[in-house]
Amino acid sequence: MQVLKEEIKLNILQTAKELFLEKGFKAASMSMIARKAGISKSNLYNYFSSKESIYDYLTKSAYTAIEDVLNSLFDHDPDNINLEEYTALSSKVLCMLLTKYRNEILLITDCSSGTRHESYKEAVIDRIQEHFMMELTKLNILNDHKKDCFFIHYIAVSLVEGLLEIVRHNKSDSWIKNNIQLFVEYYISGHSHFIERYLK
Amino acid sequence: MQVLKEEIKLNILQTAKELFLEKGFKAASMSMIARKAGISKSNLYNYFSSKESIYDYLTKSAYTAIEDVLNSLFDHDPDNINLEEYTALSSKVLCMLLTKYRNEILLITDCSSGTRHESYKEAVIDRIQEHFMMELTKLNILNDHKKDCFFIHYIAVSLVEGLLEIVRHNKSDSWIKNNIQLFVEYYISGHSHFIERYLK
Amino acid sequence: MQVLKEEIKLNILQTAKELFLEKGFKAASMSMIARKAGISKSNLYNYFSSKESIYDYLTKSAYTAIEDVLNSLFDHDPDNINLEEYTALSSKVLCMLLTKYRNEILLITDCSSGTRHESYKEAVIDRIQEHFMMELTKLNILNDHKKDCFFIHYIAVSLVEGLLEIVRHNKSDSWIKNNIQLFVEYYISGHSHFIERYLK
Amino acid sequence: MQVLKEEIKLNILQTAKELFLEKGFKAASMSMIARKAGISKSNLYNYFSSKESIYDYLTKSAYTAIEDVLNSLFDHDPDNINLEEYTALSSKVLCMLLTKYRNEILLITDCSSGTRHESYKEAVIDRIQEHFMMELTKLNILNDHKKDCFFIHYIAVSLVEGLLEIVRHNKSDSWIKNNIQLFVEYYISGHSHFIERYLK
DNA sequence: CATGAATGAGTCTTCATTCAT
DNA sequence: TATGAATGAAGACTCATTCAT
Repeated sequence: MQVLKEEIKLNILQTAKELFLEKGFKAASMSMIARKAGISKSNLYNYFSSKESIYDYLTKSAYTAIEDVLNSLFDHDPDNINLEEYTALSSKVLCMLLTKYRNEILLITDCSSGTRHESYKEAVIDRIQEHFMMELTKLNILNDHKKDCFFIHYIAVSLVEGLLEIVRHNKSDSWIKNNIQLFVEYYISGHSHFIERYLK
Repeated sequence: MQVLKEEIKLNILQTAKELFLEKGFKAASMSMIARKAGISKSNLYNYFSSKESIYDYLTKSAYTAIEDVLNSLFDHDPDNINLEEYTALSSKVLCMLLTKYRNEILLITDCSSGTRHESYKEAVIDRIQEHFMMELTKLNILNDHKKDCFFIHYIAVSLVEGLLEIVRHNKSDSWIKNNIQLFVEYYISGHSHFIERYLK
Repeated sequence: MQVLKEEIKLNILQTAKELFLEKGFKAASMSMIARKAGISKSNLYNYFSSKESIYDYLTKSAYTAIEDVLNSLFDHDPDNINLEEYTALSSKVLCMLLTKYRNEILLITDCSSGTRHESYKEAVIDRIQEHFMMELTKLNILNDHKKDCFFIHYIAVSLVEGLLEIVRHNKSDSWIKNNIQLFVEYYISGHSHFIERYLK
Repeated sequence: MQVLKEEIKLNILQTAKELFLEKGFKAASMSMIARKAGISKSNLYNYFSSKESIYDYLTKSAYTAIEDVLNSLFDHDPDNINLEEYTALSSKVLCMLLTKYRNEILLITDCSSGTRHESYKEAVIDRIQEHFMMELTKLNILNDHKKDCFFIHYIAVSLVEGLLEIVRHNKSDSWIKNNIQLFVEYYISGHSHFIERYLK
């Protein structure tokens, strides 16, 4: 019971990845994938049982990696770590995530319409927002502003979209690394600036 | 007679707008539009020659309005206007745009996949970025950084996505107005802060 | 809002009925129905939203009629009606059912594999069996035999299959009527004979 | 080597039998058979040239056995055997057939849709009916009733369906034996009863 | 013998659009 | 104008079967 010809499987995955990235999950049809991969439509189904299973296969490890990163960033103990350390840690862990899973993350965030994960990005933004609110509440900064948390929402959106924009530009790994470092630093400093000015 | 016809046309447009907003351009089918509008599918084609032409009709004036706003914001003479005035002007003009064309703008930015305008948002972001770079160059701030303009790109994205998030929340006009004012103020101040710290 | 061309709808229904009867629900494909009806496959869907909906349309009234007949036969009060009257009543009501819904009943019993009603015949047989057992229990005939009720099951099967065989032969209405009368009479008398010999 | 090969063949046959019985000939796919048998789909074709050939192989001996039983039951000389002996003989020979080929017979009668033998049950019923008519004609019982032989048809159906119901219940061999004995006895007696009442 | 690879014809269904009346 | 009727191309997916190694 040997596995199916690895070369073709990789070819399919690569082709599907490109098409999903280019046109999105829905618009990229199985016929197109087959044609571009140079095999018959039915042969596709010898390698993957459905279109979504190709997508799942392409994104599975990126999902887990994202979850791990989110957990690691949310679980830090603010008493045992200072801002500088936290900034450095965040940079490092995000660099790793976004260089390793560049395209896969874009598949998840930008090309997933029609998938059962199509609102994952929004869910992540919501979780980040929740986390921010919790932290600010702990620090006694967020009192009456709770009801109208648009700014905190915006800050969460900014973070996610900022990181994604870096990934979308799709340049070299080192380019990504540099910009993530700068971005995280800027972001955290801007974050403090914002708290100073608008919440306190 | 003419009034009646106009009514039907408006009915189609209203129905299509709702469906496009709810499901996106592609997923909203002509059958659904016809059914929901209470007319026959074929009669749709007496009013609009294609699905895309409905979309075009719905978004045309919003496009022009966006273009006008962009031009008005880009064309100010920095020698004749101070930051405060510019902030106030921007707020005003964006408020007008985003309250008047709330749904149409969302049609353009969030529901246009499948349309020939599906990358208009990205184009706008690029133009804003270009503008920022020009201004900073004029002020002799941006010299060697030109090649690596991600931060300026990010600032443009932040602006657009921030404003869109406000519109997406879809609350009352006054809520939108308040948040746009706050947002623009915060945004311009953060912008200056950023320039201080990272570019000078 | 006029209805769709009745002629074509009837043509589709007739064609589908014939094909379902000839090949069964599953094996009769929408392509075949369309081809045989002389219309395009997609036009089929202007008249019926799915293959099953054609089937449902064809069988709906027969279902209700069967249920009504079963209820009327099960609900008689044995104290107020003698065997002869009951025989006559049963004959009459079954004649009506089986002449009026000849083909539709065969659709339900013989051609429904793949449908959500594919075990309706078995369900009916079970209900008849239950009814027989209840009646025999009331009459203190069925005591220790309960555990192994195969014969009662067989009697229920015989009834249903006997009636269906009459219908399957698909001759004239009068032929069906005559045979149902004879059959019911024979069946009820055989039934008593069986009770005499094997249960008492 | 040969033993091993034979094992695989038997494995395929056993697996296919189970799947045909469970889902019917059509719905049981070659893929499923291969998967469940633990071999490759293509290797299936080294043992059997087609899906139908598996079915044929599985049912071949049951076919012959059925034919033999039919012949033995049809060929008795009514002058040399009395009813009791005939009853006993029939019971015995049917018991043997239906216990030995329980599943194979169900394959033929209940799971053959899509096969070229899908109407074998009906053919058998017809032959039994013919036989009955011949016998009754010999005994000068059936004169003018010939044209309208539904009752005799029904009697043939009853016999076949009754026996099949016993087999379908799929309990122990002894359960089957007991019920076949009872059934045949009951059947022949009911048969005579029917002739008394309706034909003479 | 065994298998992974491959496929063409088929399944039901959807949809934007056209046409005749 | 209004509409019912019609369709071709496309969608995902299945399946029995063949073939080269």
